[in-house]
Amino acid sequence: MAVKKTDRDAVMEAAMNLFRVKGYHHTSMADIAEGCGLLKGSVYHYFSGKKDMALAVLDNLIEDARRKLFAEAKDTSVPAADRLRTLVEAVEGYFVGREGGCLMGNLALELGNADADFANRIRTYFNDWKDALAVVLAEEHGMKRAEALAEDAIARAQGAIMMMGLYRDDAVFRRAGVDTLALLGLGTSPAAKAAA
Amino acid sequence: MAVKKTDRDAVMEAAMNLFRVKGYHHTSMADIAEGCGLLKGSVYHYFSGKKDMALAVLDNLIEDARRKLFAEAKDTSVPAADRLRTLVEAVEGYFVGREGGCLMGNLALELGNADADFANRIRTYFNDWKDALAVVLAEEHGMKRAEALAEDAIARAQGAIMMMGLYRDDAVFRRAGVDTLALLGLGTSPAAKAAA
Amino acid sequence: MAVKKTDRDAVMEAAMNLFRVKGYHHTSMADIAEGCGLLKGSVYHYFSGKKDMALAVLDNLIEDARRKLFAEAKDTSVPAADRLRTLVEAVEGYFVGREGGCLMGNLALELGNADADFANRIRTYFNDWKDALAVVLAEEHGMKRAEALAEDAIARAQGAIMMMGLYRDDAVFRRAGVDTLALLGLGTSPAAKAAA
Amino acid sequence: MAVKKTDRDAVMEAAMNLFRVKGYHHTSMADIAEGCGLLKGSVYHYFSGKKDMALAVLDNLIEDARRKLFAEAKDTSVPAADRLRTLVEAVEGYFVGREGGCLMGNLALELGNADADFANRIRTYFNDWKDALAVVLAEEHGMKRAEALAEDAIARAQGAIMMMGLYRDDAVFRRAGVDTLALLGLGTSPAAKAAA
DNA sequence: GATGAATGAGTTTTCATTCAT
DNA sequence: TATGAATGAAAACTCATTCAT
Repeated sequence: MAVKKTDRDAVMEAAMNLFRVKGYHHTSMADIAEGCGLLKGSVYHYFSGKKDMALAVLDNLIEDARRKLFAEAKDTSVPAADRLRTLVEAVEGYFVGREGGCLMGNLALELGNADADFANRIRTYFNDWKDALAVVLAEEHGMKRAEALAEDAIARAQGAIMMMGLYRDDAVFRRAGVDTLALLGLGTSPAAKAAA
Repeated sequence: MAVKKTDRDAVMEAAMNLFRVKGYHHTSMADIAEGCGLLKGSVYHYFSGKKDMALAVLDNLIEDARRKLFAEAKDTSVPAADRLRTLVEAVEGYFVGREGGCLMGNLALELGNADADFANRIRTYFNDWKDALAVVLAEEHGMKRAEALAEDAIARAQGAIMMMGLYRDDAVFRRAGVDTLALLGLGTSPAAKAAA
Repeated sequence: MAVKKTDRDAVMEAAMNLFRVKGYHHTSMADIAEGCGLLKGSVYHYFSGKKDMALAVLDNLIEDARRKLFAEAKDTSVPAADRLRTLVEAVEGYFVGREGGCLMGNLALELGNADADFANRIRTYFNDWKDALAVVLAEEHGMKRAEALAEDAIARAQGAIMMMGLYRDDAVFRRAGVDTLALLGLGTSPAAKAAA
Repeated sequence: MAVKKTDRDAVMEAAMNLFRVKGYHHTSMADIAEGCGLLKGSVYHYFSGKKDMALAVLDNLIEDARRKLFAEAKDTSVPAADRLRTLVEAVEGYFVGREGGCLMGNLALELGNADADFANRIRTYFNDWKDALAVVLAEEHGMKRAEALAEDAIARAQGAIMMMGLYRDDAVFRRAGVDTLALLGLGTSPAAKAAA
């Protein structure tokens, strides 16, 4: 099933991991090349420059999140409660233990103020996340309030991811998930309880 | 009232503002020098290097926050509700409209993973914040739960500050304050309502 | 005969000559780059920094001396007297007229006290020299005394190299060679006499 | 008896010790100021610059050596053997255990090739030494040969001082003294024997 | 496509020196 | 005299990018 990974994909994956852990400026093209087994010059066969590559990484990440994290939230054939649980658990699974936390959040602070191309992508990512969460919460809370609740939940998750990196402890992040589930009156799942 | 600013303080203030807005790596010593009216080399009269200066800035910020943001929260002669309102409003006043948001949060994401000297200071700052908030919430919620609530509120505030920078909109951040006040059953103050 | 010089070797050769003539601190990376036809930044393609390069130069010099100056001294199929003459003449040929004298000796004085990485290499060089000389003298003088005589001869040669640079006169250095030959009862060779 | 030490003398003494141990380029004006309890700017009240100060240090050292090391060698009312012993012991006492070895020798290599003002002073120092030694040896060996012997002995002493710094062992240097005494048929003094 | 040598602009840092107080 | 803040030139080092092979 696994799609054949091209060299271009390998570059992006190395870049994504390095950007997330070391930051954009602190990651050199040489780091990226080494991270995917190419030599410095070769990276330029796939991307016209560092920024171009970073933007491709963000586009990729946006697509990936849409497919893996947010897609199911919009499937109205599934009960909202189930979709919320799926979404929260997907987000948890994605971020817990992921060194460096959330690339989008990190870049929001490192580059968001300085560069519109980055800021646009980062906003797109958070908008997607908000839309997914809002659509699930809308049935019970109405769209307007659901959007506010979604924004609040995402803000809290992002702050919690930061603290998870700082304290090497995922308790704050997990409580954020629990409270998000509670927005539809859901308790913690048995699986999550077992893990906790 | 304003204490006379030494030149060293002027360097630190320029550095603090630049670090917050442009990030650590993206701010050059030349930027800092220009920001306080010195030439590149002159900054080294006050600090042995960029990192040394950044750590002094963080130490300064920690002290400042203790005095201006967190100190009153521990004055038990004042009712907890008043102290909570004071704290939340101080935090709001500090961060709303402050370009670049929260230096500690930004550095946590840009450097926290990479450098223990920075990470220690950043943790100290957040611990101070947590302690201040927890002590106010402890009367009503008990210390254990108050600490968790404090962590959650700070995470949410940090995430909201990030989003405030990204969306140029402080609504998420203000709701975080409102919900924090609600932890002691407080409604929004007239002043805050007017601003909202 | 000449082995093809790699670019890395060209950098090292330029560095070696400059270090010997101008000293370590007084030689800039720009000097070295210019000395081998590169630009400043390009040198870092081959060496991670100035010290790294200098150590590589010393390692190179140690190897070179082993091969060109000291190797034959240990060939016991040749009479000790011939080996001594070969060694003394090789050393003379190496240092006479060589601007800057002996890189190892110079660095011993400029850096030896300050940096263990340099000091270790410099000691290795002088140990090699001592071993070569001692092994030749041992037959006649016994190992213990041969080692002392070797140390004394090397000390005198080093001091003489310094004075040769200071006075632009190689007489002191040449007498050091003559007296070393006399340790095995050898007179000066016709070639050396002609040169003197 | 001790002449009152002026600030100017204190600067020179600090500079001399630092130059000897760390070298000229590696010693900063700030180091020197700190070494004599002044502040950076104040040093310039006594010397117009670093080089000016260094030359004054060398002049001072030359005078000092004339008085303390070489003066007695020229007192023809004393037997040559006694004068030689005095000279050798004075030199030994001066250099053994003196961290950094011989300032003149060090600067000969660090600066002698590059700067005539330094080179002239360094040559003066070695000429004084040579004259002192030659005058003592002349009675027995004739002036011509005495001068050569003196040069050889000084070269050996300088090389031995370098090796003393490198190996932290004064054996080579002490043997140089013994062999110098032997030039007048002198054995090692009881005092020196006891120390050995 | 792949390589890696070379570039050159930019960054941090050092430090002898000047000068207003 | 003494200070120490400020300077400015030079040094070490980084790194995205180019390009001949």
